[in-house]
Amino acid sequence: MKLDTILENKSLKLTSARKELLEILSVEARPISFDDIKDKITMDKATFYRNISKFENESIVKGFESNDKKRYYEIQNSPHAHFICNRCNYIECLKDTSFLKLEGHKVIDTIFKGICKECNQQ
Amino acid sequence: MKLDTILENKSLKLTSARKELLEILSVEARPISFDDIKDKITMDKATFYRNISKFENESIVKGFESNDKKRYYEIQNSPHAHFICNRCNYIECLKDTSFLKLEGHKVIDTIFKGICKECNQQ
DNA sequence: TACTTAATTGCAACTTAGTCGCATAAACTA
DNA sequence: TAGTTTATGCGACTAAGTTGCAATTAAGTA
Repeated sequence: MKLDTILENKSLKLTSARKELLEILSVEARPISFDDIKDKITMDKATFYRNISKFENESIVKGFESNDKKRYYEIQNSPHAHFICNRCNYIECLKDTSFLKLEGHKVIDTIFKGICKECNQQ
Repeated sequence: MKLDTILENKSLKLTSARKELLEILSVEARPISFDDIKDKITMDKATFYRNISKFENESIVKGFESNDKKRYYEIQNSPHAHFICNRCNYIECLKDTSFLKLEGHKVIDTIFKGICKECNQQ
């Protein structure tokens, strides 16, 4: 995974904050909020949000709101849908969502909400 | 549509604020945020949120987050999915979503995000 | 390598959706 | 209609996210 390749031609400088962010996002490989990683990172929250926002504009990262009033971000590798549990708030990545189509709409993201397997068994 | 029937057996008193809220929710018949109706209603925002929250617990109302950091609420008549436009933020109600099933999950709500027909044509 | 400039950062102050505590008021019950 | 419980309004608060600004840093150029 080449950071400078990701950022090249995007008119985004390769700063240490951006390296750190992209590193975390690609290691996690699942949606994270600022709150999830604020203890691991050294950058200010303003820097986090400004960079995440640029990454979103450049389609490097995709973000969406969860149930907990927080926004979650994820590296945009293979597009996939998400399942958010209303009880435990865990966000699960779903593969194979090619069956999700809607006439007349350009669907970019699909979010299912409900009760996950684990919570359902309790 | 009988308000007292809706609230009966829920240990919720039929107050004027609740009448007002249920009235608006059933007239609109589409998702609304506090911001959408704050000028039409006489109740305080604390009252709005407290009642909406109770309605959610009693499955009278269903809520979800949109793109704009606001939570939207809707009377829970016939369950249906939603499409949120990333550009204009309009929330469209979708019928016929019987094709939406997921193994091992109890799906309660489905949200599609993308670009709506109107924005796509511009 | 030093110089220049535009982009980026940290900080603090701000914004705003939503929550909470408390005193008052309105529903329900006997 | 008196008494109990629940709901309401108000103001203060919380927390996610944003913004302005001065200081810093990346990256191109000589």
